[in-house]
Amino acid sequence: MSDRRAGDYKPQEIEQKWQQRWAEDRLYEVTEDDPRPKRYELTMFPYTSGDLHIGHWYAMAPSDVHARFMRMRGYNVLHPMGFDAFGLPAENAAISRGIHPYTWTMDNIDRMRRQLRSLGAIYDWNREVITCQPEYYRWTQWFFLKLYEAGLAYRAKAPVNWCPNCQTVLANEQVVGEGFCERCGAPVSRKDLEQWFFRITNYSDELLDFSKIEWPARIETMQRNWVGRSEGVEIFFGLDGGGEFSVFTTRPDTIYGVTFVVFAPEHPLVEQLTTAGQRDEVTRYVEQARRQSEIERTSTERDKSGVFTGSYAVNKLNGDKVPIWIADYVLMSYGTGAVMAVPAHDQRDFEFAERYGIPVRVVIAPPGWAGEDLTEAYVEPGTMVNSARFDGIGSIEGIDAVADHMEATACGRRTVSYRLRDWLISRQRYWGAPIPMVYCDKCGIVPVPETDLPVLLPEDAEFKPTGESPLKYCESFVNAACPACGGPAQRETDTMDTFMCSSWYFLRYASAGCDHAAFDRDKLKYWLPVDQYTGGAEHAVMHLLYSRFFVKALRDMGIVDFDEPFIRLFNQGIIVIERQKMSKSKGRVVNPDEYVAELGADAVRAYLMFIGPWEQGGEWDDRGIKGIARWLNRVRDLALGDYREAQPDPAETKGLRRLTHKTIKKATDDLERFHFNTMIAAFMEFTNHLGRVRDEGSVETAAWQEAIDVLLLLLAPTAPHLAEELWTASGHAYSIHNQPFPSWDPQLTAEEEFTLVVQVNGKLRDRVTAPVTITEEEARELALSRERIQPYVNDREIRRVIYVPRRLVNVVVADGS
RNA sequence: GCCGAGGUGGCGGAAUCGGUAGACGCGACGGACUUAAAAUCCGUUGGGGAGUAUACCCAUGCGGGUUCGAGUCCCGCCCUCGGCACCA
Repeated sequence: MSDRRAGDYKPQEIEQKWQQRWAEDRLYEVTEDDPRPKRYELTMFPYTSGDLHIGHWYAMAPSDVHARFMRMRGYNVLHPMGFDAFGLPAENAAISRGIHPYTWTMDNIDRMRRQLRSLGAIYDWNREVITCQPEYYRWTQWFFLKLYEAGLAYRAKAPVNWCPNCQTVLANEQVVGEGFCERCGAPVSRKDLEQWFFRITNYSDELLDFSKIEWPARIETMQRNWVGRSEGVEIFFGLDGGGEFSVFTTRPDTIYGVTFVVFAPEHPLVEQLTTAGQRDEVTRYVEQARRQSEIERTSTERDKSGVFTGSYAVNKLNGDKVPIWIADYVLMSYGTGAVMAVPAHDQRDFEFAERYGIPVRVVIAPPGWAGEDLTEAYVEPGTMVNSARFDGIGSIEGIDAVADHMEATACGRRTVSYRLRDWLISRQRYWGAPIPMVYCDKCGIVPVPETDLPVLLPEDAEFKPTGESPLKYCESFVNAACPACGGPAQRETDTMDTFMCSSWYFLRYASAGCDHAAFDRDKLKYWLPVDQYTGGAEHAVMHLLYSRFFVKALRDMGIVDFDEPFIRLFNQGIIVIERQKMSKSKGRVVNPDEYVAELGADAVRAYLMFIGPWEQGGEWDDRGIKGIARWLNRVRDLALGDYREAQPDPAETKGLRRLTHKTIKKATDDLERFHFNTMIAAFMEFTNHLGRVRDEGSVETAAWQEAIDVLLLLLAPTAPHLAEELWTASGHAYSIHNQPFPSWDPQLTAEEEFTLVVQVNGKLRDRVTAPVTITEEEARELALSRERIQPYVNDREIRRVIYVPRRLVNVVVADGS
């Protein structure tokens, strides 16, 4: 034993040594003139919120393992890293601690970069990108100009959270409880501001097309629901006092059941529709509605509320005059901001009508309906009744029949509505890329010429909580010459949403540092699109949808020539402590550094992969990592210790070779599917077997040597330092990371025997070893001849015998009674 | 509330296509080594009942269903987590 354990495994020494060597040899730097096929493996870049915690490692380590696996499989792998560096937390830190956001952010980056280096990943640091640096945000601004030129950027009024006490715009995160300011506790209101939008809705239909990408079904479903396409009819209603408005509905077949109409409280017509007698009540209601969040407003759980405006709408199909109400469950941002209410066939409308005593008129008869009152809305298909000329038609056909009639009589038109809204990118903040626009009294809105980019953030801005971008009070920034006429003008003082920065960072990695353009076109053509993207599922809709939009818009401008940014996607779960997400503010963070110092990065990497399915995340429990450290020590003992062949047994030798090749296959399959936890378990079974074999000396030396070499090669992506150390220490040439990933021999993995399960009525009653060549006939006979099943079969009638090849025989007998 | 995912031993989890439930690891217990401890190694470890056996019964959030057979499929419920457009 002692010769095998020459000393303790000291990860601190070997990890530093190899990291240094790899860096000196530029082992992981990649170029575009490489003969191997390219492979772009991207991990979502971290936000620069402070030190890396174990959750970051959970995102980075397994994706590095996958990238290393692809590298060993012969690809020229780009696996870059960078930092998402603009955003609210830096500004908050600046206000609370008096540190400039740039300083705070760059200090964080320095620490995070050092931590990331200790991970031992194959990042090519020459390609690092940092979104808050002028060399980067210059191009973020350039993309804004391109979108503006393409007609995809426009200005419109939109509400922001507003604290009247602090005179400040609040992020949703800063609104606590049921609408109170995080700082002062005052009730938060909404305030309309002129802001910039991108027309992502121009791409609604294309964003629903996933045919060019291989994404998890659930992410596609979430995006599909987020875009929320529905086909329906825009119906025109008359106003009693003259005029017209429209509603959107997917159920034109229920038009004769309309007994009221509901407007969103912020609908522009509300002001003019409100009669003098209703004004106070309406005003009060509008104010309270503006304090509610959309989640509260659209909750189907709470009681519906609303107020009558005093005005009436005219249903053009039957001339009915119906009251116009306002209610907060109707949102201005969906459809036309007004709905026709059909209480008999919509549950929200039903509850509303019940509460306010509005009539319920059944127009779709449920099967067997005899005219009785409904106790809830009937939303299923039925037969049209009380619907004039449409009576008797099935409601499904009725949808088209009514729509046709409306189009023929100009009462409505077929249309498609989307839940997706245009992307609001204006932020009334300092720490973001300035929007490169100038407002001139003479020339109006004028884009900053490309040659004048970047519009630099002034370093001396003050962070007064004024409610507006601190840039507004920075005269040297605001005052500018109009690019068109040269006269006095003011700069736009809002900055861009940080999702803008992260919508194109993956393009920048292809030629980071390129100073004449956002990217080098040839290099982009070589690397893009991303072959494999990994990151948290929390980005399922926003970031991933924005990036898709961005690429499609750039494609239409001829800037890129592909349709989708990320061909394959994998979302890992989150790592939790005591079932809760890691949170810096709540002091619930695990810092990987101490574990790296004590047990090594390899142990942390392997443990994170072993905790559970990567897709689902898991609980960090530092007792578990000891098991991994013990296992890595055993691997070391196996690789460095002597093997003494005692009495080689051909069956044992064959068995070891079979396990060796089965483990290669298992590792390959699992790596392809990101099933890291079962891969590590298979490695452990392999090493457990090797330990037994070593103690017995029961296999031929060549088989032993093959097994050890395979073990190290399979381990190289997971534990890159230890694998390199053991590879070179056992006499192989540096570097293991330039070796091909092993392949398995299907003949060697083939089993000769299997366990045939014998069931009676589906219950396990016996097991018997059988050759894999057994025929169905033989298997049935073997099963029926087993003594152990006799008491269950007895003299009962055998009704069926089910045979599942290489698994089981199930004898189905009649009931005992 | 809406959209999406999940619920299996004391714990993390395995079971890839409807076919042996609990792989692998942690923890716990027992043993070896040691003056002792740590480390390491060996063994046991879902529950019941039973008493030494390849036996039996129960068991994958709860209640139903489909099937020769359900952790896996269907229906209804409960609970937990992610997102909900200004955290990123």
